[in-house]
Formats: sequence, C-alpha cells, structure tokens
Amino acid sequence: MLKKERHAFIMHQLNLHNKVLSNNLCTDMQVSEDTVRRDLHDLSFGGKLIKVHGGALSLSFSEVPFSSEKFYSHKNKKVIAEKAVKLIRNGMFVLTSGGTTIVEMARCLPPQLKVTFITGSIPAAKEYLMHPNAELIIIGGKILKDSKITADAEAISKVRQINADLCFLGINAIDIAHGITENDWNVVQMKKEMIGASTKVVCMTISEKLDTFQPFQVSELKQIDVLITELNPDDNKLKPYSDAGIYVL
Amino acid sequence: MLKKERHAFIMHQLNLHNKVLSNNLCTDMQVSEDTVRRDLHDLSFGGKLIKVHGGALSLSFSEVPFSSEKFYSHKNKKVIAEKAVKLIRNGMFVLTSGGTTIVEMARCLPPQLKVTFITGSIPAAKEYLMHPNAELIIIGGKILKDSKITADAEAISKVRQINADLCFLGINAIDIAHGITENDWNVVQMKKEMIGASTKVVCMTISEKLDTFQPFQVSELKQIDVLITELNPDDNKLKPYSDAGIYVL
DNA sequence: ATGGTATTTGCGGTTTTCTGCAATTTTTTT
DNA sequence: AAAAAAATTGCAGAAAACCGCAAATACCAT
Repeated sequence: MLKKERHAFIMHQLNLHNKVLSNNLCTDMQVSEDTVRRDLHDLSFGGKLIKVHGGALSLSFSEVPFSSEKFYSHKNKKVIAEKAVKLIRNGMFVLTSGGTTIVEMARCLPPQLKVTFITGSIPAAKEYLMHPNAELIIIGGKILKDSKITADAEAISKVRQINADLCFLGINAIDIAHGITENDWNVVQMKKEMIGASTKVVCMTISEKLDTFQPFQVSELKQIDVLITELNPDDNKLKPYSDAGIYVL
Repeated sequence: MLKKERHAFIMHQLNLHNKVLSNNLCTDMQVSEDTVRRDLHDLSFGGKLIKVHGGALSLSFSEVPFSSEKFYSHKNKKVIAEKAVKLIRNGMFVLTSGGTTIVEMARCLPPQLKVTFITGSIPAAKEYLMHPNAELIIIGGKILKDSKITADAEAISKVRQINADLCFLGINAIDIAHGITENDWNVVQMKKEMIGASTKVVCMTISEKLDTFQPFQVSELKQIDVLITELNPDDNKLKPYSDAGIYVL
C-alpha cells in the first residue's frame, strides 16, 4: 500500500467514523505502528485531522470549537448517511436533492460503487466528483443562492425527462397530516418533479424535523417509499410513519 | 512500445485500478525503471496523474490543488486572475470555462460586484456561490470527470441559446499558427460554442503554454479579443500575439 | 533510401525516501 | 505510584528517485 493510498484510506475511515485507532489502522493496512504514526503525523501536520493519543479525530468536530448543537446534528446526519448508502447498488441511476444530509451521504459512498448521480446541487456535485467510480449528470439552470441548487423552469423540465432508480431527498419537514412540506416554492416544484421521476423515493431527515410542517406541500406520505432518520427504526416517534406504509430505516 | 503507447497504457491501467506500481509497469511494458519513471513524470507534469513513491495514483485521489510542484504556477495564476477581474463590470453576463485559472479568478472577485455567471464547471460554480452578489446559472449535462465540466450535446445546445457580454476561457495551448488548441474533443466543442455565444472573448493562460499546440483547434486567433498571461504586456514572448491584433494584458 | 538531427532509452553511481526495529520518554490507566 | 500503552528518537537496510552520459532509436528533409 502506497503512502498516499494509506492517507486516503485513513481520511476515508475518518469521514466514515469520525475517529480512527492506530491499532486498527495497523491491522487494516498491514503496516507497522510506526508507519501509521508517521502517516497520522503527516496528515495532522497538513491540517487534515487531529492527532490524539491512540489515534486521530476528524476535523469536522473541532472546526466549530464549542457548538454542541452542530456537533449532534452532524453526528446524526452521518448516521443517516450511512443507512442511506446501503440502499445504493451498482449500476443505479440516483437522483438527489441538495442539503447537508445529502452531502454527508456523498462522503460515505464506498469507493468501489459504480453509480450515476443526477443532481442540481453544486455542493453535492462537488462531493460526487471526488468519488473515483461515480458518473455525474448536472441539472442545469439558474441557481437558488440560498439552497445552492438549480430549481428554475429549465431544471424542472429536465428532471421530467429522467427515469431514475432511486431518489434521495433531504427534507425540512414531515408530518402525517401534511406529508412532506417546504418553505421555498421553487424547491417544492423541483422536489415534486424528482419524486415523479424516480422508481423509489427515499427521504432523509433528522428526527427533530419529524411532525413539523411548512407552507408548501412537496408530496403526500404515500408517495414516499423509505424514510431514514438517525433514530432506531422501531422508535415510537416513527411508528405513525411505518403505520402509514413507509419503510422506516 | 512507443512513448505515446506507454502513456496510453499507463492511463488505461490507472482508469482501471486507480493506481499503478512502477515495478508492475516495468514488467508489463518491458522497459527499464527509468523509462517508467520518466513516463510517470511526464504525465504528472501534464496533470494527468499523481506521481508517488513507487508508482502513481489516479487524479481522483488528489484533494489538494496546492501540492508542492504546482506552487509556482498557482502564483502565476493569481496574477492572471487579478488582471482578469478588472474586465468585469456591474451587470454583465459572464460565461466561463473551467480550470484552475478560472477558479482563481472566481476567488479574486471584488465583493461588491454584481454579475451573472454562466458556467458548466462545478469547481468554478462552487466559488461563484461564495460570492455575496453574484448570480449563477449552471449549464447542465453529463460531467466529464477529468475536467469537471459539462460538455455533452445538451450542454452545447444550451450554450448556443446564450448571449453573454464576456467569455473567460482558461486555455491549454495557443500559438500563432494553430490558434487555440485542446486535447479533449468534447471540451473543444464546448469552448467553440462559448466563443460564439459571447460579445468579447478573453483567454487566460500561464506563459509556459504560449507557443504550444494540441490536436484539436478551438478557434483562430482572430476570434480572441483579449489574452492574459502572468507576463508584462510588452514582454517579447507576447509580441506576436499583439501584432496579430489581440489586446494583450 | 539516406544521412543528419533530435529524441529517447538504458546503465552506473549517488542521493533521497520509506519502513521497521530497538531504546527512551511521555502519557494514560489502574 | 506503578504498570501499561503510546509517542518519540535515532538508526540501518532496502527500495526508489535522481543525474549525467553514451548508445540506440525515431524523425525529417533531402
């Protein structure tokens, strides 16, 4: 294993678990403790991670020194992302919205996976480009500055021409009565089309957005196939949704 | 086995496995270690792969554009970028290609400037999004993984519908005889359209690419309005171009 | 075809980098 | 406070990179 490969491997592990143990890395990469230590030292020197006794931590946690709120929601999104990537199979065409949860998912993709992603989100696109085996199709159009995605008439008409296997939506509000709701009219239109363009629809959200709603409806619950949160699937909060026929992960 | 063949072989292996070992290549291609090393060096210099101890890795491993060797060219690109932004006026519609020089320009934009950018480049788009007053329109389509821009039929037909005030092109080769040339067929088509879609065309390149050429022509010199390099405008190397009627900055 | 030019290639010797080992120091844990 | 785990340091063998040179090869114009 080459030095740079090891570095990439370490960073990947770090993106996945937010922490690595030197011991673990030794056995995983089949090198001596010293080599691992030196790798960690190099990466730490380059500001890519934080070295601690016995291993290293991901930067994303220390970037904002003391914001426990961010800390937990990020951690939760990571959990969601890890559940989500398991749904993706080789050769699939996957349509995705924007949002931090989606970006997190892009970072969790196993490197061998061969998938074609279709998205109008620039931050997500940037992540997909890092992946060695992912193909990428961009939905063009005028960018909404606040959500960093394309969502104008052109983008919507493009989505209409697509038939994807899977659609991942990061959502902002969901409840039994109103289904999925949003506060941005353009985003709503876009997501509606995305749902229509995909065989299966997967919604991802942190649990605090469960049982909330916003002005505009994106879709009814019955159009959703899978709902992913950071909670355990048999958590009480999720019962109403699984009762409504959604496969809860 | 000829040099070009070997290069092609190496790139092929790299696309397949994302990594190659010098030793392996020696035996596969039946040449000495030095030759392999020189091949790797050439390809690395051309930005086609990342050379590491013991072999090379596919570009998808690279996360850091500022890695050692590219330091100087980065400095030059900053100089170019600063000259370029001076050409942009409030209210303009600006079409841009991809490439590191363009990204550098995006970083140099004065914050008060109100401009609409139109691009198919994801890295450039990400930068434009950081700008407080820039609007952004994305040209959609399938992404070329190596250049990280959209350049398929769809993207080209979109560009054809545009009338921009200014077009910034990061170029890979320019000389008096062949004009602007490229080595990627799709990129060539895209840039051709971009030139046609703009009132004024600005080309940017580091001086080491002056007086070089590549397989496919993007445009004749006369279609270019402005040429920007890191050199002083009255440098001798630039004289042929200003003589050809180009405004040299 | 041919001869000259320029490029490319392989080799020997040297320098640099990488990696694992052992001894020592620091940190953590009990 | 002592024991255990991890970090640091120096070192040495091996592998790889680098440099200059001479031979071989490809290229070009005649």
